[in-house]
This record gives sequence, C-alpha cells and structure tokens, in this order.
Amino acid sequence: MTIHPAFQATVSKTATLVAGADWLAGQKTPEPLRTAGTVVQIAEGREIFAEGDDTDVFYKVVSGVVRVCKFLADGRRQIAAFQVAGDVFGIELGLEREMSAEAVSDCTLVVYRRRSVEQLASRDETISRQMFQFAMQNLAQATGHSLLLARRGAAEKVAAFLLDWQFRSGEKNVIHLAMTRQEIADYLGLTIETVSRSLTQFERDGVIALRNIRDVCILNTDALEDLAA
Amino acid sequence: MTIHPAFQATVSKTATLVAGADWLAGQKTPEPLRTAGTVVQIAEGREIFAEGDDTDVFYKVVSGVVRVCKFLADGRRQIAAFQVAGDVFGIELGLEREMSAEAVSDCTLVVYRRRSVEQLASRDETISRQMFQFAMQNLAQATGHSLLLARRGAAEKVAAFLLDWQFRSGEKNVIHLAMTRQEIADYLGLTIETVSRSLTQFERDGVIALRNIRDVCILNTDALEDLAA
DNA sequence: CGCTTAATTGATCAGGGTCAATCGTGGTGG
DNA sequence: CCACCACGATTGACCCTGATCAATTAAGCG
Repeated sequence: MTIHPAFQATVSKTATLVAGADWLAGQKTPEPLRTAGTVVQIAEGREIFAEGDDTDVFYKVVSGVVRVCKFLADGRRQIAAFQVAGDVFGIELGLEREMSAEAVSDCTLVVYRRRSVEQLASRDETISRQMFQFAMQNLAQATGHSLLLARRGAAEKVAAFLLDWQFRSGEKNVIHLAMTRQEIADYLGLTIETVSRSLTQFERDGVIALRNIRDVCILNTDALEDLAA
Repeated sequence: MTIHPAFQATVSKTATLVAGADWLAGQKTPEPLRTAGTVVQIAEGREIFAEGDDTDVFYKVVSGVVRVCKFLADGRRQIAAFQVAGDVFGIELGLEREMSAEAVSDCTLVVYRRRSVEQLASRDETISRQMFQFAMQNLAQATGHSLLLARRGAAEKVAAFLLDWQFRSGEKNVIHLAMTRQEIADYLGLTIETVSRSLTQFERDGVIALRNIRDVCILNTDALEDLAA
C-alpha cells in the first residue's frame, strides 16, 4: 500500500457557499432539519474535515461521493465509508474528530451546525429521533463494512463491494465507480493490484464487463452473488 | 475456521428473571432509564437473541461478557463485538435482528423494552439523548473494529486486541480473557492457530506472560503498542 | 503530441491458512 | 485418589493467496 499524497500535503479547505438549504434537504418525508442547514459545493479531492478538527458541524450528502477515512501511523489510509446522496456523516460524540473526510467527486453537501440542531432537538422530538436514526444508519454501515473486511478471499471482497455499490448507488446494470482502484483497495483492505486482478478475472469469467475503467456492466448478478459468498 | 456447534444446534433460551432493575443500572450519573429495565441472569454459552428475532428489547451489560456475532452462509462466525459492563447492545432500527448475541461468560443484564423507552423518550429529552449516545458508542466500537480488521499483520491484530481488552476491562497488568482462542480468532478474522502462535511469540519475546491460558500478564506495554503499529 | 498519472500484467516471495499430531487441563467416575 | 476422557490450546509441516517489486499499457490533459 502506497503512502498517500494526502497524508503529506495539507489540502486547503475551500468550500463555496451556495444558498440556504431549505429547498433541497433531499427527503420525501417532511424534513425537520430543513431550515438548519447550509449548502456547500466541494471540489473533487478537497478535504471536508480532518482528524483533530472541531466536531461543531456535520454533513448530509446531496450529490457526489465522499470518503471518510483514517490515516494510519505508517502512512496507509483506511477508508471507513463511502457516502452517497442521502447519507449523513461527520457526527461524533467527542469534541475532536477521529476521522477525516474528503470529496471523491465534486459534491454538494448540506452543513448542519451541531449546537443549532441540539437546540432544535430539545424542543422538537422528531429532530432527536432523526439524529438517532442517522447514528443507527452509520452504525449499520460500519457493521456491514466490518463484515466485508472479515471476508476471506479477495474476490469475495471485490464482488461484495460491487454488489453493495450497485445497491447503494441505485443503479441497476451499469454502475459507475466514482472512486479509483486505490480507493477501492483502501476500503477493502487490499492492494490496488489485487483489486485490478479480481476485476479482470471477473471479466474473463463473463461476470462483468468494463466499459471504461470507471463503468462496470454487471452481466451476471447471480454469479457475482455466489462469488461474494 | 471451524463450523461452530452453535450454528447447528439451537440453544434453548433460558433466562432467569431476577428483580426490578432500578437498583443497579450501573451508572453514577442519574440514570433516566432506571425504572424501565428488568434484570436477568444468562448462563455462559446461552443465546440472548438470534438473527431474525424481534427487535422489541435491547440490553445493558451489568457484569460478564457478551459476544454479538453473525453466522455466515459457510458456517463461519464473525464476532462483531464483545460487550462488557456498561455497554449497551441489541439496538437496531429494523424489526428483525441482523445479528445474534450470546453469553461468553455468566452475565447479568438489564433488559429494556423498546416501546417503553420510546414512550419515555417522547416525554423526557434526556432519554432520547441517552439513546443517541448509546448508538454513537456502538458506532465508535464498530469503527474501531473495522480499523482492527484492516490491520495488516496477525501480530498487529492480536497486540491491538490485548491492549483494547486491557483498556476496556479496566484491568492494568494482568488481564483476564473471558473468551476462548476461537472467539478471539473469530473477532480478529484469523484462525485459532495464528492467534495461538502470536501469543506464544509475544511470550518468547518477553512482552507478555501467560499465567493460565486465560490470564495474560502484560510485561512490556510499550513493546505491545509498537507491535500494534 | 508528449507528459503525467492510473491501471494492468507478470514474476517472486512471505504470511497466514490448512491439515495433522501432541500437549495440557479440568471434570467425572470407578 | 487416581485414571481416564474430552475439549481447548499448542506446535509442526506444508501450501496457497495476496503482497511486493517491476515493467508495460492506457488514458487524460495541457
């Protein structure tokens, strides 16, 4: 696993403020947080927050993909989660962040101030219920990721990742991988070479087809599910 | 990894009801949930709940150790967490459980009815806050476990596990492992043999001493922390 | 049309899984 | 009280998967 540039260079934090967020909180159900957020645009590769930062805000993804990750002492990075539209991230109990977050692609996010939301929650019961749900969703994600990491074979991991991404991105047969092979590898606890080999193997077996490097066509879902064990 | 007996045989659920729980909720701070729980004793090895069960209750550990785990299609089991005194487990959003839980040692637990707590929470803001904190604590645990699983070497994993267990069990130099090698292996995504080899290697290097099979004396914390990378 | 970065492919090596034998310990019954 | 038994843990030998090192190809991008 390579030493990541992001580990050495501090990326400047440049977020473009867009407008009040009340018009696109991205939920069909009446969204109690509608008025509490602010919309920002983050360019691909930009840092959203870093380990050690204040936990004074959290985020919801409107569009784009975010990676939440940790940089280990030896320079490796472990990606804990990819967040897509509708996902909330950056909620933590402590005062300082345990993780950092960066934009995998250009993103639109809603920023919520922690204190504002806490104040709202103390008056509106639906808000605290909502916050609890966010926490539980993140918990389910993390648990799923643990299970993925615990899988034995490399092929299993990659297959499970493709299926999971297909499901989460809401696409059906042709899925677009917003992330690089390196990012997939850092998410699955593998090397870039192994990820690459697994994918080409799937292609040889006629399970998938690689239209571009980023666009994967799933030809045989059943076979992929079998591979994912 | 071996097929676990627990995967083949359904363990009968026999919990001894003890008394109203208000006298030992196990927290120094005023515990709003004091009156909502019931205390039960669970014998070592007994099932607390299984995958697919109703999510109508959740638990807090008063004493003993609980494993929360998932049985994979191939018969392997993955242990997602060990829960000790003070930990809450079994909270889920869905109606059916994704995981099962069993007593690693004889345990005393407090059982909370989900609906009761929800009703309390709608009136008492401290309760919903408390529930949110439980969720966040579980999230932190799960994230930590992901990081542990993503570690490269077997020795790293085992060393990190020992340190984590030392911290969580609150003991200082001599730690008592409530679980078997198999359980450690299933938690770390390793085999029983590899766990064993790592431990004996640590002993040869003078980092730890194995008083019993279950009682580990940590002789050199610094070295262990180095090993955990 | 080069230049840079990402991805693929190949060859080699080592860490950990697997299989198998042995040891140790605690519990039971003669 | 001791012998035996059953189960968990340890140890050893071997093999296989995935990491590592290295070279090549592909793809953006100015």
